[in-house]
Amino acid sequence: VNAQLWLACAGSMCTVPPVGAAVYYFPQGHAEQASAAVDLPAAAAMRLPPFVACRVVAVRFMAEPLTDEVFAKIRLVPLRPGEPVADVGDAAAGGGGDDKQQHKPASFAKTLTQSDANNGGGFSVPRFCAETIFPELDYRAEPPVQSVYARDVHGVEWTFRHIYRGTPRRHLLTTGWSNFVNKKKLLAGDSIVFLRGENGRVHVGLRRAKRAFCVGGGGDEGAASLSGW
Amino acid sequence: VNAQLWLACAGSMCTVPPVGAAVYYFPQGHAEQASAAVDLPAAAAMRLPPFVACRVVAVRFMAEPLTDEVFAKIRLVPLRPGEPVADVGDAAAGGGGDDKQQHKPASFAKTLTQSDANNGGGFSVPRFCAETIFPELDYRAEPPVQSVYARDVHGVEWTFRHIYRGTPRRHLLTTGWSNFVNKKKLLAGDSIVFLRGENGRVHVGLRRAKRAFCVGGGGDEGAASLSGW
DNA sequence: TTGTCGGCCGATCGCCGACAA
DNA sequence: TTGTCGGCGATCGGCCGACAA
Repeated sequence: VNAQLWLACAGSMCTVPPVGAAVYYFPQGHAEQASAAVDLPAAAAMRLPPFVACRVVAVRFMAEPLTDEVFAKIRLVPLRPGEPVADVGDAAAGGGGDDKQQHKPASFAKTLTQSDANNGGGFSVPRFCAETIFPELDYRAEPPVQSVYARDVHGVEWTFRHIYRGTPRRHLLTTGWSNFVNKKKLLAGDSIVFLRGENGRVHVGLRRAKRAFCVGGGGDEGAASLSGW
Repeated sequence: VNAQLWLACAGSMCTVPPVGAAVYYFPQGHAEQASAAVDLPAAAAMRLPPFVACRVVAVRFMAEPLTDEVFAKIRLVPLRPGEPVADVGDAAAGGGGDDKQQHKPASFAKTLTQSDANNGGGFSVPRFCAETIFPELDYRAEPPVQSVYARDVHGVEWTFRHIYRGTPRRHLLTTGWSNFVNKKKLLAGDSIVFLRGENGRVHVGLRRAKRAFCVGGGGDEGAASLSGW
């Protein structure tokens, strides 16, 4: 999975420790977030420490195949008794400030409105997104139109018709958008992330809304997913 | 699952031994039909007998939730050494002839044509099926029309518009048929079974064609299913 | 600047009788 | 008797500008 798109989908509230960082592992918190209920025997729970000092030895950025939701697998090794609690390796350099980190690419997130998700297959593109993320439009044409090709977290390419029209003028995605909404099963309230990669390539990611629960309407099969950041 | 619909879906080529019947179990044949490849160690295979005399102690009629394909779970217990190889209980009564069996209900199976499966959402009902399985039509009306309600193996009810029209006149299912084909993912070559239950209630079952393999066209998810009798 | 609405046009769905096998 | 076809009317998807928040 493209690391930059992963970070944009996860959002700025989410930080992932680098390999070598010293962290604390909270078994209680981990158990509470597990999808299956973890029921530790009372005796074991009594002996369980509230947190464990660990070192990050591996990080893998991943995404759910069906829902596109992003998550990370972080491998931890407990610090040995007496081992100093300090970052090592790459993590030691940027102590707090992440200015040494690679350049952050331009990205834009928008929460889908009713019109974006339900109505006649169109998506209102905020001006900022159209001007900084999408390829430059030729405004001399009447109306200005182009095709935008965007890859999702799995590397699958989607095509959208990007047009600048209406009075007053505004940017819209028309042809291709409806298909994307249906295939990804997007609803109003979900968010979409556009990102301009290094070589100008456009990427598209999702951030699904937290819902009360997956209220299956029709008899269609669908994977319920409870996620949150 | 309704036992009569189950039998109609399985077809007349399929017989299921009753509880108490003495049967032979063929491990080799069972292994060859298993969905996962069964690879017995050579040593074990050498010692395995070609067949085992057993008694049927339980039979369960079942159907796949997604594909509606029917199958049976038959519980076998090996005969003890010296135990006579003969049917006991219910199975002993009808030695060969099944005339003691309960009355067989009227049923009809038809293989779907291209027109049934692909074209404008209609199904050509053979006259015999319309006259013996469906509720009696009021031919005084112009045109004669009624709604037919049919339950599938899971007990789900489907509604079809049954009309007698055209020149020459013929029986057709129109409204509701297209939806059924799509939901059940039926294709030309698959068969449909209509059955008239005891109280006149109509039941509908499926018999899917053996295909070369499930050639997934679109990006849609679908459960591949290899079945045969 | 952009969310929602009604209009409208074209594509598709699905019901129909005509024919022929 | 019934499988396939072309016709055609109703419905729906989806692109559009108008307007207002």
